[in-house]
Amino acid sequence: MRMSELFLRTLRDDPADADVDSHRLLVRAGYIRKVAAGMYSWLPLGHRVLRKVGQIVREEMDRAGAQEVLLPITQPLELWQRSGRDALYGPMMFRLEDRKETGFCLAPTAEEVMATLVGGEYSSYRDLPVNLYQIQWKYRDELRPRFGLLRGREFLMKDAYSFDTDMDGLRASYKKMYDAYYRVFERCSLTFRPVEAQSGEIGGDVNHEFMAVAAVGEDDFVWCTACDYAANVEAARRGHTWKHDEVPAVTDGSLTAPSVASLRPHADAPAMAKHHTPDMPGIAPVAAFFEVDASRTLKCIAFDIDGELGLALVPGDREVNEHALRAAVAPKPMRLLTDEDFAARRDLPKGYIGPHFPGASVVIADPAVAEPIGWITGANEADHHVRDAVLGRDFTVVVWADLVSIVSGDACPNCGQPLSVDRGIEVGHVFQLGTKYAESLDVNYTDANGEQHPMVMGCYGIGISRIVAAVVEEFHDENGMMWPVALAPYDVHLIALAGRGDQAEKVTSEADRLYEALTDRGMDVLYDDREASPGVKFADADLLGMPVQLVVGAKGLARGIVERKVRATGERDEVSLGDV
RNA sequence: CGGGGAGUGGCGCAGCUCGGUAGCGCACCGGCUUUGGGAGCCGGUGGUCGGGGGUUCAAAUCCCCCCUCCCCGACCA
Repeated sequence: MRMSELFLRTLRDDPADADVDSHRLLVRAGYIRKVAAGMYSWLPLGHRVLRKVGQIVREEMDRAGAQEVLLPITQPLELWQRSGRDALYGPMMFRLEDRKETGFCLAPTAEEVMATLVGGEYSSYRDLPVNLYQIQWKYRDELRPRFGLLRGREFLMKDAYSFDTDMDGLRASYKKMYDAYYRVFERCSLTFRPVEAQSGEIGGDVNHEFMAVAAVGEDDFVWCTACDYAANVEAARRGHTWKHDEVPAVTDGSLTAPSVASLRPHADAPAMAKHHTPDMPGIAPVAAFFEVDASRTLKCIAFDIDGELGLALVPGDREVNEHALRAAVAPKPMRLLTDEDFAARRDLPKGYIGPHFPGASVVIADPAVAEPIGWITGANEADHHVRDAVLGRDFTVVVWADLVSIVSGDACPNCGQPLSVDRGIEVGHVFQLGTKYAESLDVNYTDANGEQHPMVMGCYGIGISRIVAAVVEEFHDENGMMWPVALAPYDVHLIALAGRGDQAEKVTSEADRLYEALTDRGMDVLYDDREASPGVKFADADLLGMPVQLVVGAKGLARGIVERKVRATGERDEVSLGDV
């Protein structure tokens, strides 16, 4: 493609409404243009990337045995009323009416239409399994569209739907999709991890999110840089790396007897001593007062467990993972005490509670609390803390459970290497739906005995347009984008520095020749044949981000070479004209 | 939804406090010069200042209503 003919206008200034790098660069480089909040036009360069991502997804879906179809964007509201998701999505759906005032929506997803389609064609166990997918625009009227392509109201999504006769079949279909997703994100060069996730509005049981590591992600997740371990922050657990032989067995949630017998009090700890600490209800000032690290203080979080008072203990530099606490005391209901609770209970000195609080019926602690030190903690009396509170002597623990929220550097439960807590962009999500939709939409099959059963469904989504942004987030620098070869709009950016000197004609004809030769060789070449200054061409080439730049100039031609620069690494070398 | 900020040629901004009929940079068009990291000079095109209403001789500017867009968003004792 000759740039003199390409529909492209790059911007020198960052667009005022773009904050994140991918949005900023995609707009500046003329890949996309905003039409409305969360809605973008794809210009030629951007469209080529979008198509390449789509093609990779298509290849992997086909390879996994799924078949491509194309459903309408506009769907009858009646289907959504039947599945019960009309109310669930509520204002999230773009709604419209036809001239007869029949309700429609712009598809936020397509379980209903797809299930209805399959149910209408197939009715026998002999027909199953089947897996259909489409690459189609989806519409969600987000409360707050943001970050450009990362959370748009219109986005391109690959959605696949599997139909099986039973759960075993579903699990097999699920596994195929899961593996295909792995390959898709690998081919897109993303740093990603599959994470077991909570199921949201879509329902169903098992599901995994594929998270691309990125600072601008909207969800925190924990992942191991050394192995495949990954989890969302609520579900994440750490490996037990503390070195003390006193560490008790972790009971994993059930309320069991304390195993403190094996615990040894801190050998040198003097008796617990009370100190006057006025106006220090938080960890930081207390640690400063006693001149210790916050990890030497003991944080006591009060919670209500089935009407009784519980205390959760973690080191002062850690935070309690509320989900982990809830899981540890399940099935009993648990909630953290609120300011109102503290206001209502005068006996609870907020900020000065210690693990030996007499009214606590359950004391649950993170294994880190087993470290044999004298803790600094609340004195159960306003404006007072104690030091040298020793486990087994001054307080006891009823339940041991992993309670702390994971932070970067904690040990991986699989391999012991450091975990990393990062933000992630959800680029894919796979669900085992079960029979939920088949039942509400009456999508059944007949088994070998002539009996009717609902089909067992799975659904699988990939954010195609979101991947484009996620890849830019991972692959860019201050000058622009750096496309992986698999997704770059063009393989090579050929730059002709013709100027108007004596050599102009020679440079132009040589660049033309190279353009033809490379194109004939099957390469996609973006050829900067514009009458622009060298600076403009170099800056645009870096901004647009093709993997390789080839520079044809009078200087090089005199020596029979063109210069080559690898965009991502900045490496430069020379290529002899005879070789091209 | 709550809080904060912003709408002025295609893009980025100034002008608004103190009303007087719109300006700068980039981009675009023409000319001359220039050509290895966003060139220089000269001359141009393009905006009913988000929309509606009001005040006034006069409104981008003051007042009222509406729309759009951007950013942030409970709690760790």
